[in-house]
Amino acid sequence: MSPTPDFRLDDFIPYLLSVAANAVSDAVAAAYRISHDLSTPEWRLIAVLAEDGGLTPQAIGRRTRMDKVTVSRASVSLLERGFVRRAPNPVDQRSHILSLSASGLSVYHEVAPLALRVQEQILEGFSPQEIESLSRLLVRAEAAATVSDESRKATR
Amino acid sequence: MSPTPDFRLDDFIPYLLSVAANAVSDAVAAAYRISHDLSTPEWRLIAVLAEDGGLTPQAIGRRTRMDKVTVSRASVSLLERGFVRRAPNPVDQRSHILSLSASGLSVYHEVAPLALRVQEQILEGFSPQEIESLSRLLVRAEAAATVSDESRKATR
DNA sequence: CCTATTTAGTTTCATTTGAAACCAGTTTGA
DNA sequence: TCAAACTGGTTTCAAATGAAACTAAATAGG
Repeated sequence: MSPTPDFRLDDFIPYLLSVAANAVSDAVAAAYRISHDLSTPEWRLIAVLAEDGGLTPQAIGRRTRMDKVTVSRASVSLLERGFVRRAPNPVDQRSHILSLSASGLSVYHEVAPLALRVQEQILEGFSPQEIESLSRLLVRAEAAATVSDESRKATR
Repeated sequence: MSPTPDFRLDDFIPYLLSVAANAVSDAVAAAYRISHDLSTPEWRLIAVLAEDGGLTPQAIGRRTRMDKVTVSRASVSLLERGFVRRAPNPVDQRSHILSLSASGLSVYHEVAPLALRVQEQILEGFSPQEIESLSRLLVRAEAAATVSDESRKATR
């Protein structure tokens, strides 16, 4: 009997996930970049502020799974371009509240349909049930991998 | 009517994919790293050589979806550690054939079960059909995203 | 209170990544 | 047959990423 009876790279979920995520990400990131020169973190930040209103950097990080360094840099860049404003956080002076400016909101309204269109294009051959199923499986996989990994390093 | 009726970050497949892939990748990469200080590209290279035998860097790149720069670096690192050997490529002097050494093969036999175990741990709550379904959906998404994106840049 | 510890966010630094330039060998076609 | 164009692989450079150090404010415990 072989010592590793059943390892096949092509069936290895972490590999398939990584390859699929990269391909999809490249395609969709091109849309943000071309339309408003936004990076993925910048786009996530805009999207989450549009959905949830003003948030602290910390809350943004929790919500979008982004590192605090990534959030910090994305917000600086959006601040400089006037897409985002910051207001003091009354309950904590170390922090602040980020929110979309009018131009930030209009960027959101321009880019969101674009992002959806790229997604649709990629998922063209997928039935609604398949899309639903993919979403749920991804969320579960993420949750499972996160708990399995959080032993290794402190909570973000 | 709202200008962007249905964009929700939490339902955006590229976002879910990216987050899930990162979480899973972090967990599984820790296994390679701890056991033999292998990076993900290095592990992919070992795995594919174990499965397919000697290959040129180009073939490895096609097979594993890795950039030629990434393949080059991974092979240098594995060469230095004696896990991989290179032989001249009789049909093309610019190229060469990479293959696993005995110690490279034994690394494979050690790490493969480990990788499988991490995968199992993550997919613990998944039924076989769910795993199968996830695999197929990921492969299809990757394929769709790749064609949708290849217009933008030349073939690798 | 007031010091010690913790926490939010930024900055700095090292690592990873891939695009572009590069080198050497191969193919094309005049 | 030999120059031009092309291709496989490496090197160099710039951008992205995140860990660790840092700063300033908040909280805990005496």
